[in-house]
Order: sequence, then C-alpha cells, then structure tokens
Amino acid sequence: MEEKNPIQVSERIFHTIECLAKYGPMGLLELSKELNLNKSTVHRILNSLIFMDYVKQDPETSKYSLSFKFCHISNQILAQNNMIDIARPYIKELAEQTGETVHLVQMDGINAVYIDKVEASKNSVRLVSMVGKSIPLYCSGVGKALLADMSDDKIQHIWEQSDIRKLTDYTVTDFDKFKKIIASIRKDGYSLDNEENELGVRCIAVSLKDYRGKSHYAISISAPKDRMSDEQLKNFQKLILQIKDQIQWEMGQRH
Amino acid sequence: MEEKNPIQVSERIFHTIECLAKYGPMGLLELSKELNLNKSTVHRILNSLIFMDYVKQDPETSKYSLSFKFCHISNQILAQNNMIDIARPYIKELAEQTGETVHLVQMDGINAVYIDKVEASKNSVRLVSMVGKSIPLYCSGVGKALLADMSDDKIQHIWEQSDIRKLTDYTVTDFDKFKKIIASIRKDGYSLDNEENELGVRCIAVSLKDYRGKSHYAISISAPKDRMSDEQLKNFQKLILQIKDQIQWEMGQRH
DNA sequence: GTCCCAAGTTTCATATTATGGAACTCGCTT
DNA sequence: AAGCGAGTTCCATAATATGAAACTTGGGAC
Repeated sequence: MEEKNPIQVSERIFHTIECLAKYGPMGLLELSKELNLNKSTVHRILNSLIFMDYVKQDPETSKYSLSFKFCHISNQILAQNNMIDIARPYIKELAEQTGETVHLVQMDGINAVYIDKVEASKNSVRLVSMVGKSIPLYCSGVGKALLADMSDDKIQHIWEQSDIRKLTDYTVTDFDKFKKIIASIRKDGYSLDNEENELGVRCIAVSLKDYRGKSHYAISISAPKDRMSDEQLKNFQKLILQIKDQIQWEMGQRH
Repeated sequence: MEEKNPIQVSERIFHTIECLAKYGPMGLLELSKELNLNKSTVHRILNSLIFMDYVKQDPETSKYSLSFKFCHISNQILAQNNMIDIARPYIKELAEQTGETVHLVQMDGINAVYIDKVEASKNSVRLVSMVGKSIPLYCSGVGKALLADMSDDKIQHIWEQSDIRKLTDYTVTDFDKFKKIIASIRKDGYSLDNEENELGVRCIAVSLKDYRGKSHYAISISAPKDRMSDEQLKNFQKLILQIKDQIQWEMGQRH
C-alpha cells in the first residue's frame, strides 16, 4: 500500500497547480469539480496562492491561472546546474552543423530529464519545449547511452523497476534482446533510437562521462526519420562523437 | 496592515521552495534556521514535497533540493502563451540581424515579466536566463514603451503604486521629467533605456499593440553601452520598428 | 427594468490536521 | 568507545483547515 502525503493541504495545493498548468485558466467551480474538492477549500487554496503571487485571477473573467513566478523558480533551478553552461556552446554548434534539434538530458532515477535544448535556426517551428520533461531510460536513445555505462547489475535493477511497455511497435521489451543492444552501444560508443519512443522520430545519442568515469548526462540529435537516413546517420555519428570528446575535455578542465 | 495568508502551511511550503531555489541544495537544520521553523516542521514539509516529486534528497549528502518538476510546470505555462509562438521567429531574426540579445515581455500589473529571449549565436556567453523575472515598468525600456500606450491617468496610477527609487544614477525619479519622456516615446514610436535600470546596459524597446489597440507585450534589444553607440542605435531603431509592424500584422492575422 | 440563475465569496462551528518538544538513530570524529 | 552533529520518528496538544450554508455579484432572458 502506498504511503500517504504527510500534509493534506500540500497535496491539494499541488493538485490545483498541476490542474491549472495542464488546462490553463479555469473557473472556481470548474476546478473544484476536477479536483473533487469543496469549492470553499479550492477558494481558500487559490487565495493563498494569490497572496503569494503564484496565481492570478483575471479581473474580467474571474478565472484563475498560474503566474510566471513558477518560471522564475524554474530558471533558478536551471541556473544552479553548471552542466548546462558547459555544454551549451557545444550543443549549439552541433545543432548548427546538423540542422537538427539537440537535447541535453540528466539522469534521474529510472528516467532521464531534458535540461536543455537547441533547435537549428532553419527549422524554426517551435515545438512545445521538453525541458523539465522526463522519459524512461529503457526506451530512449539518451537513456540507453547512459545505461550502457553502468554495471550489468545496475542495468537489470533499473529494468526491473521500469514500467516496460511498447510505446511504439519498435520499442524493445525483451531483456535479452535489450542486453544485446547495450553490448553494441558499448562497442560503438553511441546509441540509437529507431522510433522506439515516438513514431517517425529517430535519434542518436552519447553519454557524457565525468572525471570519475560516471555518466549523469547525455546528449542527442533528434530528427524525423526521413531526414535521418542511414548514410546521414554516419555523418551525425562522427559529429556527435567529436562533440562528446570536446565536452568531456571541458568537463575535465573545470573538474 | 497586511492581510495574512489564509493557509499557514502553504506559506511555509513556498518559503521552503523559494529558499531552495535561491541557495540550491541545503541540509535540514540549515533550512530550518533560515526559515525560522522547527526542524520537525521543515522535515514534514520536505517529505510532503518529496512524496509528490517536487523535491529530491541526495542519498550521499542527505541534502534537499528542488526537482525538475518545477521546470515542467514552467514549460506548461509558457506553452499556453501563444504570443511566444507568434513572436519567436521575428525576435530570432532581430537577434541575428543585430547580433544582440532580444527579449519579449508581458505586462503584469506595475511590472513587466520576461517571457522569452533569444541571444545571438556569436556572443554565446550564457547569462542567467531572465525568463520569469519581472522588472518595474517605470524604469525599463520595455516598461516605458508599454506605459506610453496608456492614458495619462493610468500612467499616473501606476507611477503612484510603484516603488520609485534610483536603481542607477540615470534612473528617472521625477514624474514631470518622466511625462516628458513618455511624450517623446509617443512621438518616436520607440523607447530607450540609457543605463536607467542597470549600469553599462542600454536598450531600445517597442510595444506590441493587439487588434483592439491595447498593448500587453513589448520587445527590446539590449546591449552593453559600448556596442550601442548613438549611430548604432539609429540602425537598431529602424530594425525594431520594422519587426514591430511585422509582428503586429501577424497578430492581426491570427486574431 | 427586474427576475433569475450561475458563479464567486464569506462565515463559522467542528473535527481534523499540523505542530514542535522530546526521544531516537545513524555516521563521523576524537 | 564516547561524543557530536545531523537527520528521523513519535505523540499529546493546540491550532488549523474543513465544508455546509448563507451571502453577494453580475450577466442574460424576458
């Protein structure tokens, strides 16, 4: 049985916040129905958040929405992460050289979290930013690159904790097959994601080892599959392995 | 006398979060001293946040820190704002043409909040991102551009509510002088910030009017003063006014 | 113009919940 | 092995959050 939250209101407050984040501006009744809470309770929660400037109420429509204070917190968190500073110029370069989107991720338990991204200027269609989003290690290019640097025991442990499921027809869900893939990543030095995570998207990734030989970060190049043919991949492979060395050297410098 | 927060824990929870955002990973005692709260109370708050994955405890050092879940919330908020999507290609272009950093801000009471920024590829020194941060209307280029589009009554009202203080030697703190500046912005169509907000930084800004003639957004080009001479400014002025028209046209299209 | 209804707001007695002092555990240092 | 600093757990108690109900407001409909 799942433990329960030690502070009831806290649970309710964050459900409220998550609800507003998901749906955008909402009315009081609407919110209280969605959250299954008494409207007085929701009203009090909202007032508390308004009091601290985390929520605004539109004077016209009287709908409630989240303020940009959350963005400020988010930036303070990202600013504390100096890996972003180190990697930024290199992933920018990689994005320009390839013309595709490049991501930087950080290990986080059984997941990887996107902490930075650079998209090439040409394809300036802005997708919703992934920063802050997490994806499972077992079914992503970056995840497999990170796993390949771990001991076999550790890999098995993470595999067992993960919720293994076919996200697309190409997702690998058999552990023996998975181990073979890990072996080839160790041999090649890079990992691939052939639509295992999202149909139509391929990606190539490498891990970044720190001075102790531990990998907590990885980078990837993602592209629609028609822009990432097998020959194109050879090109990307060379570029990403170069950048990996450069970033690792820089990391060493700053130890 | 200031009203008090209708939920005590809520206040305490967010103080905890803000404290962690400001200082980075902290120990329990350290936090409880900083917050003037009993360590049991802080411990319970942290456990509640950990339960919901907003906080992580480092298994090595047992220090507490914020997770990337806040970044995810932040991105959901920004994704709801379609002004960012509209303006993005244009401010990107402006950043490339000028080689300087371009910001997009949104009106927010007596402040303007940075909601997007693009920095030119060349000067890829990453400053801490401003997104989510707010600056007073009365002493920023973007703020004055927004104010210039309001009625004189409204301007006076905002002036009176603002905490007028000299942020630098150049900050204007006299209302009569300020009104003259507003008049010239109305005449010229753009506003300037000559180190009024931060020493050594100049900036030029324009407001963005929606189809009803109301301005809720503004853009600016910022640069160190030695890269923004008076003649350079003429050049920027032309470019930013062009982009203003283009964005406003795009806004009209999507009305 | 007035009636009505839906939506937000305020109040308050009550039960539930958060509180914090104290006791406990764990890992280092001396 | 004792002492210390740090995190963790427990529990009686006070204080707080709760939600039903009453109240207010504003925008149509007629």
